[in-house]
Formats: sequence, structure tokens, C-alpha cells
Amino acid sequence: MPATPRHTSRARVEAKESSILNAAEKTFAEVGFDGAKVSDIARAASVAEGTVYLYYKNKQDLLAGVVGRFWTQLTQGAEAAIQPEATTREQLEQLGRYHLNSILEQFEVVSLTYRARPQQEQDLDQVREYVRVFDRIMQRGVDRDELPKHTPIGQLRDVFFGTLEFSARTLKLRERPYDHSVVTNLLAIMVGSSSPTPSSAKDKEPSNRDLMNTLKSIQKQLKVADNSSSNKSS
Amino acid sequence: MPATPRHTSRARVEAKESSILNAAEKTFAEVGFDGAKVSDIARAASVAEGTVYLYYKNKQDLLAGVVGRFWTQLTQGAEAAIQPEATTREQLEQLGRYHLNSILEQFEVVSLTYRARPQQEQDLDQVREYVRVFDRIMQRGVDRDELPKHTPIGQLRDVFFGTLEFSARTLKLRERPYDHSVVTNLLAIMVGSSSPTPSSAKDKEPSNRDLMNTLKSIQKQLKVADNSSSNKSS
DNA sequence: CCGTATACTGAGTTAAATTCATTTTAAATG
DNA sequence: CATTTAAAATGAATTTAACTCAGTATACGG
Repeated sequence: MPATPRHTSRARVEAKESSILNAAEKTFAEVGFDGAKVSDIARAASVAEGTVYLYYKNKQDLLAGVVGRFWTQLTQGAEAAIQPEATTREQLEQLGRYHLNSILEQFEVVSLTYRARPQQEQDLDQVREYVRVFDRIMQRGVDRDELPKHTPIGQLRDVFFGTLEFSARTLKLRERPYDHSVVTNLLAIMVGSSSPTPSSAKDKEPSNRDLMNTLKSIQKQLKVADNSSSNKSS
Repeated sequence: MPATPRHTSRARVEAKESSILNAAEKTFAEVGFDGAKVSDIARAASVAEGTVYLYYKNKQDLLAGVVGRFWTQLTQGAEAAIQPEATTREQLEQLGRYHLNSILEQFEVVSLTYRARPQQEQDLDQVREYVRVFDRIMQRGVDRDELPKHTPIGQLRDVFFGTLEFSARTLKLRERPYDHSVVTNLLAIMVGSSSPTPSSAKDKEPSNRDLMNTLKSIQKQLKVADNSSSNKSS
């Protein structure tokens, strides 16, 4: 009885909450937001209709719950998918693949995001959180000089996610599966390097990073061998 | 019967149809699709509620009407905004500016597009039509050798529109006005050339090309000054 | 002017979201 | 344990808004 009064119920409550969320996600994904009846969701969650409203203010709020959880999980997955010691370029590739693959697999849920309250609102805090994964990678890239200083991270973020999302829609529309080359080509134009695989070309070519590294090591050598002259990089 | 029974009424009918569409667009833009009551739209159009349903099967269909008209008009505007004799690069810039500016100005209507029936359906034929404007520019660019043969037009289309749409959202979110540089930077990475104006910083900064040149000249120096020792960067 | 087809109207129907008085279950108390 | 009390759950009743349709108004050819 005593001991963990709150904890016990807390666990139960959370289990129920999550069961409602699962039922809602499934139903929304199957028949869309408008097509889904709260009564159906309640039934799927083995709960009375009124109970749903104990956990969520209304249907919109339930949608926000589903969508929010999705993005939170996406953030976790993304962090797991990125190797901390990899180069910026590699990390971007990892994030890009992970992102494209995820939104293709859960296309319906992603689409629901647009039914959640338009801009503003902290409804989509989780999306903002997710996006920071990208920002961190880029910032680290800049700090490590793998990317030019004052790289317009914010703008590249829109390039990155905008392109991947539209590409995903295109793939879905044409009923094509996940395609790796989308990410490769995107990075090619975003970060430079490796040929923009027009369709499926394969040849190598010095990347920006490679150049930068080579340059640095050479500069180091130069500095050692000869230190009498110009310093510009401040 | 004879004469122009259909034509006379056709004109009137179209006038009314367009008046309903205007009322719907205004109302949707103000309170959103869900927030809009058909009865309000009817009142705004000075028409009985039932009349709306003579022109549109249901509320969704009305939305499709609003959204479809928007994209049709956008296509017309885009075609007008593009100079037929300009270079591909210039045309892309014209389309990009026009697009970004338009979707910023009519952000609410663009958002409504996502409420229209998800993928499939020929509901969004007008969007597909609009997108062809881009394809034509690119194809012409290829035909004229202003762009490499087998340029992946389809993928660049997603880069182009995806980036601009996400950029527009970002601008809206931050309550910033139309910003020309978004288009400039986008084209810089898409087509190359003219420096990618980082954010607003004006100072120069090593580009890939610069690095490559510097590297080459340094290597040349090295080769001249000392040619006996280690080479690691392969 | 009349007849008829066409356009329009808005009260009535219906479906689904949301509420809330009541019941059930769980925890605490003695 | 039996009892009290608080929390959680229920589902019938309410509300809201989309959609229908029987009836009315309008226009137009003859």
C-alpha cells in the first residue's frame, strides 16, 4: 500500500498514457487525423472515450502528443546514429541517411506534423530540439576548422532538411524506396567534395576537408622548416 | 434552349464561384481550415450556406479549390517573372526570388496546401504544373550546355523548392522579411559561382577553389624548396 | 404574361467532439 | 479487515458544425 504510492500509480498512469498514444498514432496513420474518431482511438486503447480527455485536452492535443513523441524519439535515434569521433562530413552523412530513412518509414506520422498547430506555439519544441542535432554537428565542424568560419549554419539547415523532406515526398509519390544517393548528392552540393553522382557516377575527387587538412599539415611543415615570414590567419 | 443560355449564366456562375472562393480563402487564412465554419464563409460571400455546396461538394473540396487557384496563379506569375532570353542562372534567380517572395506573402495559403488531401489524388495537379516551370528552365539549361549534361533535375528540384520552403518557414518564424540572400546562396550551392554571402559578413574566406589554389602553389613551392622528405597526405 | 428550368435558401438531420454527473477502483487509516 | 476518502474511469447527454433537401425565388424563352 504505502511505500511508493505515487510511483506505482505514476507508472500505471504513464502506461495508460502511452497506450492511448499508441492507439492514436496507429489510428491517425491509418485513416488520417480527420478520419480518426476519438471513440475508435479509445476503443483501440481499451479505454472509455471520456478517459482520453483525462490525458489530452482534445483531439488536437492528442495529435500534438503523437507528433511530439515521434520527434523526441527521432532525436534520440539520431544521436545514436552519429559517431562522435567521425568527421563533420561523415556525421552529416550519418544524420542525412538516418533522417531520410526515418521520415520515409514513418511518412504518415511526419505528415501529421503539419496538422499540428501551424508555426509558433511551443507545440513543436521537439522539432526544434531535433534540429539542434544538425546545428551541433555543423558548429563542431566550424570549431574544428572542417568548415569555413561563419558558415551560414541556419541557412544550410534549411537546405538540409528542406531538401530531404521534399526528396522523401518525391520518393513516396513515385513509390520508390529509400535512396542513398539523395543524401550523397545533397552533401556534395552542401559541403562540396565527392562528385554529385549525377545519376550513379562513382569517381573520386579531393574534398574540402581533405584540402583543408592537407593545407594545414603543409603549413605546419612550412612553419617548422621556415619561420621568418607572413602570418595572416588571425 | 437556344441563344446563350449557358453562357450568360456561366459568367454569373463563375463570378459567384470566385466570390465564394475569395471568401473561403480569406476565412481559411484568418482562422485556419478547422477554425473556419462553412456558415461564416457563406456569410462572407453573401450567399446561403447551402449554396456553397452547389459549387463545392464539401469543405475539403472548397479547400482544394482555394489551394488549386493559388498554385495556378503562382504558375502564371512565375512565367511572367521569367525573362525568356536570360541565362539559366538568371532565370533560376528570377524564379527563386519570385517563389520565395510569393510564399512569404501568402504564407497562410501555402500552409493550407498541406491540409489538402495528402499525396496521390490529382487534387494537386496545379502544384505539379507549377513545378514544371523549374523543370523547363533546367532542361533548357542542359540543352544549351549551360548546365552539365545529365544534371539530376529531379533532385535539384527538391533542393530548390525544399530549401526555399523551409527558408520561408524560418523567416516567418523569426518574423523576418523577404531576404534576397537566401536565393543567392541557394543558387551558389546549386549551380556554383558568385560567392555564398555567408550571413551578412562581407569578408572573404577560403572557398574550396581558393584552398585548392593555395594548396597547389604551396606544393609547388615545397617541391622547389625541398624535395627529399616525408609525404603523408595521399 | 406564363411555364419551366435553374439557382438559391435555410431549417432540419446527423455525426462526432467534448463535457460531466455518476460509478468504480485504489490508497490510506484505525 | 472494514471504512473513509481521493483519484481515475465511465458513457450518456450535450454541443457544434458539416451537410441535406423540400420548398421558394429568379430568369428566360416563347
